[in-house]
Amino acid sequence: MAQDKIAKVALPIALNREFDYSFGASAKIKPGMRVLVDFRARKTLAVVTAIKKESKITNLKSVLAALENNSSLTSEQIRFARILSSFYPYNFGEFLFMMLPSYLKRIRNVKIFPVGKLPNSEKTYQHKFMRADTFSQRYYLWRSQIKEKLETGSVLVCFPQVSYLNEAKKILDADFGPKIKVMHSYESEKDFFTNWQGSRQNSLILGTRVAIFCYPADLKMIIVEDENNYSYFQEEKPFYHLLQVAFLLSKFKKIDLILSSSLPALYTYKLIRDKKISLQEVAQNQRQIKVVQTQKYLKPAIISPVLGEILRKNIAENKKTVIFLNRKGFAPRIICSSCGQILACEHCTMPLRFLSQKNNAVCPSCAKVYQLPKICSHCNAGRLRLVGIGNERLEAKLKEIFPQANIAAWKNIKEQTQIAIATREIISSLYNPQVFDSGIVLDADRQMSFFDYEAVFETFIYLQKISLFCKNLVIFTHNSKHYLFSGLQTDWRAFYEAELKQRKALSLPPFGTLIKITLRLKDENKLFNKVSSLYNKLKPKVYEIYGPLKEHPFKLRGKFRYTLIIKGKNRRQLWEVIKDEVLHLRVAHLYLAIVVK
DNA sequence: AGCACGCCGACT
DNA sequence: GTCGGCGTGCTC
Repeated sequence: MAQDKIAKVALPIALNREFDYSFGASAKIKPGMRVLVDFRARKTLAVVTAIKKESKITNLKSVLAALENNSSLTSEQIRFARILSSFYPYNFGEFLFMMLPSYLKRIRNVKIFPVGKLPNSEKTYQHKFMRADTFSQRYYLWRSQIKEKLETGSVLVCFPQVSYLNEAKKILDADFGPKIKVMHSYESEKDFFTNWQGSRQNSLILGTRVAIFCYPADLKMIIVEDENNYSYFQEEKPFYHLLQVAFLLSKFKKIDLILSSSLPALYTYKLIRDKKISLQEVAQNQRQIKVVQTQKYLKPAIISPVLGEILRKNIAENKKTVIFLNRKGFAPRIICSSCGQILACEHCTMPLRFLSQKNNAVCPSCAKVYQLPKICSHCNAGRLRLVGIGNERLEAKLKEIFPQANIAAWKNIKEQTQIAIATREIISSLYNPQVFDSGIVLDADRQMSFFDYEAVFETFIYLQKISLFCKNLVIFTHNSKHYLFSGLQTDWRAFYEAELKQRKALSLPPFGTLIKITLRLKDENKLFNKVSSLYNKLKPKVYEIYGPLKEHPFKLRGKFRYTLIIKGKNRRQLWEVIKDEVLHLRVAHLYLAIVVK
């Protein structure tokens, strides 16, 4: 008589435990398989993580059904999910279910194609950084390696954004057309699933950051294109950074990892400097960057005489100009001229932004749209004043001053456009180098003075990237002596060294670990009490802790937010110390966000 | 995570 | 009295 066997399963809930279910020995249930189980009197989707003969639990319920003929996850992926959950403060089950295409996260029967024989794993693997100004140049650096790896397995190329991926695909199609599979979250569930099935063996996968969790068993190499791009950080649970996951996966599978960009992320640079990864480089294109000292701090968008003169000259010589001002809409603030009230969002502590094209106001945080009253609804007397300069107002002002010129916002740009107005969004698109004769940056100061230790570095990357669009770049700043600007004039390494020196002095990443814990709750006082008590509990356990700090915006979508920042040397050790206090913090309607850098 | 259970203050 | 908010424990 056949004995029953036990399946250990993980469930798609934020619970750091697995559960045992029995099944008849004749049932074809294997690790990595999706099954249906009865959990708390509900039919629930579960993934089998192991098969065993015995369980400590008596009165086991039995597996209701297998939902597929072959396992959709490999045993290796199950092990990788465990590694991820030891590295990040999130549960094994959550990472495991991230590895499933959304189509498979529902209770449905599916046919899964079996995976054939896998290639032997390599004995050695390497991490490389490849630097060149443009995507085409970088592609030529790693193209032959894709070709080589595709002979025995699959290759994953990650892109920061779907638009970038689609542009790049046009170039890669010529070389690898039939082997290419695209995977990103903008696709329908069904399409993503179909592509995922097709990509499980011997494919060139082009994907956004989600694709790394759905990697095929025969993956031979990961390439991260534009590796310094900020979109690689996921700002939602589980707050991972694609580069970290790519490093973990490369070490786990012993496969090559190529990081590719116009300039390395700071963490990558430290690895290059410490000789942990190799550098291959194409010399930088010639470019001219000029820094202009301005008089009035934080008023960079006013068309100064210098700026007016540059534009007049460019128009006269029929040269193309792009102006960068990272502020959408017409005006960032709406103020009552009588009582001084600043119009703010109902759900966020955020001033409303006025949009002239739509003739309404919008909250920059939660995107709620408001129709504006004729007079101030606070004092019922004053008229509303539009304060500050956004892209729409800049465009209107320029059209006023240069009525003969062809001026357009970036999204309406045409062949004959002489002056384009752009935000930083364009740096995540694939571009043709030096399409503009002249580039002008109006709000470098605002970007580099954000309350964030990464602000200066991010601004440097931003300025370097936009300088690739233009034959020459002019930056207006109140702070022209800052090391950021001297760094733009010399070899890029000089700036990286200066930045590392600063980080080291303050033991900030990449020289230490930083854990940011954010608590969100509707009730402000209660939240403050909770965050304070957490602070007091953590304080004696750690060396450095700061807070509670108000997040910006303090109130977002109806919830107040406080943050604690904890600094330490060793990531895993620091997390072990604070883990219990943080994860056992269970308060009704309280939301936790934990970011580890 | 969700859901039940049980403790305690508020109120027709 | 009993309604309901919220901390606690449990799920194979």
